[in-house]
Amino acid sequence: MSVDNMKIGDLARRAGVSQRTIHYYERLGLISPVAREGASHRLYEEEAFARLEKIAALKRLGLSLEEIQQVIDMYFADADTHLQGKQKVIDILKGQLSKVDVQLGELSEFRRDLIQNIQHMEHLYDDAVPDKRA
Amino acid sequence: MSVDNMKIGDLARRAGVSQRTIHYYERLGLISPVAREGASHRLYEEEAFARLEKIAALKRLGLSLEEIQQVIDMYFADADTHLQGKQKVIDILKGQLSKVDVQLGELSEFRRDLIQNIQHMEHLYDDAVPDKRA
DNA sequence: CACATATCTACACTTGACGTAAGGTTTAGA
DNA sequence: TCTAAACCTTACGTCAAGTGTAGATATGTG
Repeated sequence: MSVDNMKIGDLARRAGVSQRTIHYYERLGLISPVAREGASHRLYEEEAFARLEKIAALKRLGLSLEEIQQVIDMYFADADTHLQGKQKVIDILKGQLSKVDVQLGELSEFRRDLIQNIQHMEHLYDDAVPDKRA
Repeated sequence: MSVDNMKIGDLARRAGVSQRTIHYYERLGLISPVAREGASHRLYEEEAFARLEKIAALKRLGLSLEEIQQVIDMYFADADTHLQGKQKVIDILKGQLSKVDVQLGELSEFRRDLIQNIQHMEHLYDDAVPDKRA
């Protein structure tokens, strides 16, 4: 139907990952080509690119690929897909949410520590190197 | 000097890690016993426990052990230690700070997505299962 | 001192997330 | 149709962050 299909090389370049990574993600069920006959070349459409971007973002948040597999469909599934095991999905999402809240708290605290320490260090630095105005 | 020394088994139990992990962290320079003669048993004081807690917290934020090694001393070092390579430490901290800021942004976005999807799911769920009031 | 635990070192193994290379197949273009 | 480039599968390699285990040593207690 769509005309904007691309092959794995194009997709990999655009998303900034290797082809190997895409193969690997496919084996984990994170992504799949729209069409394929036997061992022919994989063809992808735009959603595949969006998925790779989303996977990268979730990875930066510290999710493992296994965890990502549990939530990625919520970004791309249609209502029909949701109909099976909806309650399970809700539970997973709520679990993720509380983990995220904890992480947000810890991250803010770490941020405060960092700023405080940077200031402390810079203060010490100024004290130790006052000879800058030769 | 202090009287509250503990051995590796106690420390491991309290911190919820294995002894092997503590050995491993020692090899990476993240932690070390207060006293040791040859191959005798390692003795730790309270700071070791605090270090393990801090390491766990930083790990939850997604820092690698190598990155942790770069910042952990800021929590426990005294002023003297700071005196060597202060500017380098400042640079590392500032680098971490900008990474943390990026991560905070992404995490907030992810949180919004999660909440939105949970609401969406619960709406669908209510629609699909109205027979709850038998 | 004897003995039961607790620790010691060293080497090997595991898991997640890929990297790299070999050898064969598909596809696009002249 | 012929060929080069892109892709295919299969399989071994790597790196981080541990975990397992064996055989030797250290330590605390009766």
